[in-house]
Amino acid sequence: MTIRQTNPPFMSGVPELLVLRLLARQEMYGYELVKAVRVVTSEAIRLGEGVIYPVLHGLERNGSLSARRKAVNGRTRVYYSVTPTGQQRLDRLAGEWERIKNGIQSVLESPQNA
Amino acid sequence: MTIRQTNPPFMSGVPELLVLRLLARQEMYGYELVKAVRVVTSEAIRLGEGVIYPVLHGLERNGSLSARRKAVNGRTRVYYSVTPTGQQRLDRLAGEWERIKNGIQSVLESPQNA
DNA sequence: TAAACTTACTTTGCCTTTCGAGGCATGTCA
DNA sequence: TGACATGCCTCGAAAGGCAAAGTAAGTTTA
Repeated sequence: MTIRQTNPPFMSGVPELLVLRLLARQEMYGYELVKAVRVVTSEAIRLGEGVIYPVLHGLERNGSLSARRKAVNGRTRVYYSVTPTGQQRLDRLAGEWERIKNGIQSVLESPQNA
Repeated sequence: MTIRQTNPPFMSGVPELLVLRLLARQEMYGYELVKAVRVVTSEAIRLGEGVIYPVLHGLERNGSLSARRKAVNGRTRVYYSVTPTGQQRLDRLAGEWERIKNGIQSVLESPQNA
């Protein structure tokens, strides 16, 4: 029984990139991130909690984020910030995005027929 | 039994966009498209046949592409070209891509801390 | 004060897209 | 003859992303 190994889809990991980038700017908690993504992208991108929280947990697990709990108004918030490892990951993802974006752009800008 | 309806992932449909855009430039066949994507994107994006062919079939099925078979060197090539319907779809996808891209860009350009 | 909404975190289960790999057939080059 | 390129097609799996719902506590409103 051999395990079939597939690469992740070439456009994936953008939510991760966005989360890392926002957290590099400023420490935030999950629910805040959900709203920040909508606001900063002018509603162009809306990531629900079903996306954000799993991403946060994954990034924390692999050492890209560190978390600290903080009680505010009787509620608990989990604030995340980017570790040095996370900064490396952010740099790498940003570079990949740049390549992909430029690739797509060069297709879109290719001269049209008609 | 209720059917759960999920939206497509927000970044999806890029292969479709690329295929439509390349075919709007010039009639092509599947195998040629596989290589064209790699070349035009300078290897940044590599879509295999397992991606390209299903996309072509889907686009043909919904009227975005028309196909004509042509025998060359004893082999059969299926050339695809973009229909008016396909042009509309291309315009729509290009617009969506623009919005998403700008959204991501505005996150990436947000001022950094540190 | 009850209803309704917001904040805040978490998880489940599904669906779609994408992916690698393989199969088939012909042609060319060494 | 073997290896490699052309050209088409499809299967099975993985992962990523998604809506929805559950929990719980605070706030607003009627």
